[in-house]
Amino acid sequence: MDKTSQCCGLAHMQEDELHAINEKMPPEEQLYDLSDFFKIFGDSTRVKILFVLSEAEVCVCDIATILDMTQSAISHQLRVLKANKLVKFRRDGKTIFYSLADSHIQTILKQGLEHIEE
Amino acid sequence: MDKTSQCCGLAHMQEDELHAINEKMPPEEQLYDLSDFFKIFGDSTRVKILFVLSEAEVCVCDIATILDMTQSAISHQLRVLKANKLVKFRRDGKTIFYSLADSHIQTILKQGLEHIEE
DNA sequence: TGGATATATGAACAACTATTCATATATCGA
DNA sequence: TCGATATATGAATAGTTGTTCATATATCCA
Repeated sequence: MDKTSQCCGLAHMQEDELHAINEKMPPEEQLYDLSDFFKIFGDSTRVKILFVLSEAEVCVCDIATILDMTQSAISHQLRVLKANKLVKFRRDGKTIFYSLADSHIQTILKQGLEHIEE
Repeated sequence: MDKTSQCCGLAHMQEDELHAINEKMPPEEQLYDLSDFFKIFGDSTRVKILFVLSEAEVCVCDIATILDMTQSAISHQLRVLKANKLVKFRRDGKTIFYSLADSHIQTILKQGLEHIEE
């Protein structure tokens, strides 16, 4: 005991302390899931889409119009949002309407906005 | 008036409705800041570092030891976290101790964890 | 002052990702 | 069924980013 970490000779932290921190960390897989989750919000196009959908249920082409982007670009990003269950959709004839999967999404966005406004 | 959006011939949404959504959207710059903010949490190494620092004030080499990564890789990521004011640091001799900038960070992480645990 | 150590950083590279372009699929109306 | 339209998708490309390697900077101690 009283073994220090290997990196620095100084006893900043004992080995059992380092171990204790490791114990308290969420499991590896959860950490990956978490960063993957935040990654989705890490693209401005997707964030814009989410804000549009927080206002109304909107079809793909209307999103493209509002954001002044191509239908293809929007569709690709909607696929990401869909795959990660952030949005849901409903078909009405040729049109597909998208909306937020749940209110949780808005909470996350709001929380983020609050942070950057400091 | 009664003009429909240009994309689809159907009147899914009138032009003034599209305009109204645009009005309610946060300003362009804020949307970029927001996605940039989430982007920081979108890397597992950075998320891991933040979790380590949520447990204790730790020096660079101890973080590297805990996460089993090179000192350089950790240092590069700490630079990102530092530049974005997510962590603060204090020098003690040769050693530099890092800690979370504020408790807000833990809230964000916790919120994210809660979401993916559903 | 010189050697050892903790951290930082620049360049290079590999991996990833967002958009574009072309095209496919699905639905509607005639 | 055929043409028109809304959406989806595959391939290609350009831009971004995380890690590594080599090295620089800063501090301590002898």
